[in-house]
Amino acid sequence: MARRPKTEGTEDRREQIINAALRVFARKGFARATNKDIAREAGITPGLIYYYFADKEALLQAVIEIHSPLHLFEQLEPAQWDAPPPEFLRATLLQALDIIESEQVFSLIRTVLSELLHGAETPLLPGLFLPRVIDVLQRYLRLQQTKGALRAEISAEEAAQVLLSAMMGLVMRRQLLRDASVLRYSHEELVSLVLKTILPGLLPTG
Amino acid sequence: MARRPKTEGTEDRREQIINAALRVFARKGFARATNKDIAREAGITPGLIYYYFADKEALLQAVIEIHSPLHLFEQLEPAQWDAPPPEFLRATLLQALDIIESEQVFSLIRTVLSELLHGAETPLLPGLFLPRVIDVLQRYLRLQQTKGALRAEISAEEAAQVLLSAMMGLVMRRQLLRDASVLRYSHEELVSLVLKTILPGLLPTG
DNA sequence: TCATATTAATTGATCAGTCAGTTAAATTAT
DNA sequence: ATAATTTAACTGACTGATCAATTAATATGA
Repeated sequence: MARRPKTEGTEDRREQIINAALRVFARKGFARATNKDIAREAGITPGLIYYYFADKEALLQAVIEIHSPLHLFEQLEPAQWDAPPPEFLRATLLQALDIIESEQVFSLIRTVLSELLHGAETPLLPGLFLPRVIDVLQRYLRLQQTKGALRAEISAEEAAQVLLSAMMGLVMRRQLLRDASVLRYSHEELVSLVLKTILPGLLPTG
Repeated sequence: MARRPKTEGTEDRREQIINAALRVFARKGFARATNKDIAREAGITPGLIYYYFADKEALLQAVIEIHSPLHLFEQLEPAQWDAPPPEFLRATLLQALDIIESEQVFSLIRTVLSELLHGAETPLLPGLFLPRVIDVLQRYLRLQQTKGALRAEISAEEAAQVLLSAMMGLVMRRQLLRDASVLRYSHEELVSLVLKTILPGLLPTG
């Protein structure tokens, strides 16, 4: 086989390799994924990888770049800033949860996480979008405090930190530990769980 | 050099290798840690590892077995079951946090986590002690509900899940993502943060 | 002396990365 | 149109490095 036709609609080789690499990386981790694995998954031969990428590291960078979920979090800016806390928080947390636990995003997290664990100074992918979510939550909480819809005594920053950490803890227990006691919930139920426990402390007493 | 004297107080070779392996595994991950690394760290030659362990996998198992923090969590059974919620929860969560973030325990978690991420069916180490903590929290919450010290409407199980998930999320953000906005807190402050946000929702309205 | 502990040298497997050579598509010349 | 030429895409065998694991030789303490 040689040069393939420039058929439209077909993904190009580069993308094809990147997508195959994403799957293999997610399955076996970057260190354990061999070029042979990736080539087999992509339906090509190992040598071709080096036609499109300088080395394995560059392939990883390309995978991260292409599949970065950052743009997904750009959409997080919620429409209803003036919705009451229960509605707003339910919608926002659910949206964030759907994004993070999507196949696309979590495959990537799996890959980066092993690197992250051991001294790699890969741009801390999750470190990029967590602040984004924190920021949205925090701004909303502050806004609602001025409106009197949330208790003034609590710190908006701290409440946002705890809300997000709780969600993140749940995701980790599901995706990393496969904790059955948490896997049994749907996304909606998870958000309810968190809000049922945390919201009452945030709302004005009444 | 050959056989070393049986001096008391000195750790024996087996332990010495296990401890060196723990450090190297934590630093580089199991897959990337070479026997040469481990041997250098232990001050021996690579071949000797195979005098004490069948293979690298067996060494990992030994590391896990020896450094398993399970016994630490056995001590978690708290003394003051009748302490009021703020005190009890503060003390218990702080204790759990101290254990998990100890050098010894988290090195091990780092090591197992990379394996866990990619299809290894290593006995899910963290899956062993999380239920333990959940259980303690849940039993306490229920007890205090019967005493009227906690709201009856909330679910003890769900509250325990959220409390633990919040703590776990914070630990992950600190240890995996090195999130500065969370690293700046001391253990005491982290527990305060969580309780300040979550407790008010659990206590009877007053 | 003799079982035990340790080393140094070695083996075979595997892997990332290279490269000379092949093929089909694209381009140009006729 | 179509043959000739060029070029981009691709292959697969190879290389050197590295690694886990083995083993023969050897040193040491009992």
